[in-house]
Amino acid sequence: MARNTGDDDSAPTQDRVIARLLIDDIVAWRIPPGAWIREREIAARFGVSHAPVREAFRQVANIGLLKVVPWRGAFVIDLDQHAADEVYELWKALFGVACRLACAEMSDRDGRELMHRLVEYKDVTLRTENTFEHLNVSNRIGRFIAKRSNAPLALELLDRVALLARWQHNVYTNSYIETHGNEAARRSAALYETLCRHIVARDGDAADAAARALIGVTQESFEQALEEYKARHAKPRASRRRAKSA
Amino acid sequence: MARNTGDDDSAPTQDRVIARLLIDDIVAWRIPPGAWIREREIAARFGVSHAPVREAFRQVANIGLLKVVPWRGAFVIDLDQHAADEVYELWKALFGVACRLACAEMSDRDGRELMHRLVEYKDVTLRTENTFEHLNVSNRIGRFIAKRSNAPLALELLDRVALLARWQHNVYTNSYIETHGNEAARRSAALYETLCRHIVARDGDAADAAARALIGVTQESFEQALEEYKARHAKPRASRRRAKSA
DNA sequence: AGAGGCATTATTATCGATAATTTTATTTTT
DNA sequence: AAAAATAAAATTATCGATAATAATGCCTCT
Repeated sequence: MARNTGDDDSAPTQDRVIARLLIDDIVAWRIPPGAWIREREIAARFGVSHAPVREAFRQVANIGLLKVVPWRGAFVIDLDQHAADEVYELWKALFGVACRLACAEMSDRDGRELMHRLVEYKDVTLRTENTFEHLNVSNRIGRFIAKRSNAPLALELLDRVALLARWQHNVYTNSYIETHGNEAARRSAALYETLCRHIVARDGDAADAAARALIGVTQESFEQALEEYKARHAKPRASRRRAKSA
Repeated sequence: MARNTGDDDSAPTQDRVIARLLIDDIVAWRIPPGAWIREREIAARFGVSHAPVREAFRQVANIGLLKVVPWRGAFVIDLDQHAADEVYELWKALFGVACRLACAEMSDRDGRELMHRLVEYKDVTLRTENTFEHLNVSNRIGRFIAKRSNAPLALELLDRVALLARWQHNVYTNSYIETHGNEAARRSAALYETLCRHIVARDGDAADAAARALIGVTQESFEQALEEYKARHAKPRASRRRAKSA
């Protein structure tokens, strides 16, 4: 009968594998912003032809980390091309939409599971200072809401924007989680509780506002880290190495 | 020196031409939702090899009108895969972000141009009943704001969501513009004035709210048209044609 | 010496063919 | 006859090679 257009359970094709690895490389800054990537180079690195590499480039470009220019190839985007302001505003808005839709779409059973996860999250907040555990649990809550919002496009865009935010964060500083993560986690705890309660009460506007506030905490942490990064990198002035004469 | 990574001014490559034509075909419903498109078929239609067709498929998939499944090919998305609710909520949120950012990014000169366009828009509203002219002028204002918001990613996502909304609208009914367009245009006029005034006053929260209300008018028109569409298509039941016996 | 034109080189875009996979049709078994 | 196994056909994924295009270096001219 009709072909299976549903979820993809087969082994991933090479282009998808390469795309994933490229994304990781870019997000981890192993490939620097603005870099020009050649098809042959990547093809040689993975021992494949250039065709799957082309498709991988397209996929990474779709996410927004790469820019493909006709006849010129693929370039990692530059920092200022997606200003931090823009990314965080989009993140707030998209997470807000997901929470808003979750109010209407979530079953009562999902609501109970959400509150259960909230209790788990608060336990972790009280019990440990481990920032990464905080982030793990809170991310799980966010993704749970987004998935149960029954909004595949919103989820996709949300993942994209969150990835861009993570890339920016990694580029500017790798130490801000250790420095500010705990404080941010504590501030987030109360907001998460507010958000979850609004969702199970099916109050879309209030959930939207709480979602924005929650991302706002992350935004503030990032901006603070960015300031520190700038202050740290203000000194080294005499770093002009490249000699003019060959 | 450094390569030109700037805007693309060269002649478009074949894959982009094909992608554009495919998008038009899908949005205009010349290719129905859920349809399975073969590479060879499209390649033969445009007299090219399958390689640029593959790339075109990927580009259309990025916009969200096509879904590419490994080893199975490309399928036009189904109506319910992007529920109308989700699309309009995203549209509201993204246009809200664009307006919010425009408050901060717009120069005073841009603000004056915006108010000039608003006057033009109100003139058209008072003078003519031509719905398409209304839509043209109002769309110009929306795109002007989005462009001057200095937010390329928000603009891209906004275009995507607006395209999906247009596709849904075309699929469900082609007549709703004639039926409800004028009323919607009149209701929009006041909201556009509110929005523009908030933007030039650089009040991001208020501009966001006005933007949401503006898209909400379109949403209501669509939902009304959808109801009428359902009522019209409720009768024909005996349309099972495909015989089982060869 | 510097600017502009020309050939060279490097890279992407497209093509045609082959390999891998899925779907459909046929056969076999119960 | 129905279900499972198998074979055949259709389709996508990948490859290697060629065409088209852009960047680079060299040369000439002023």
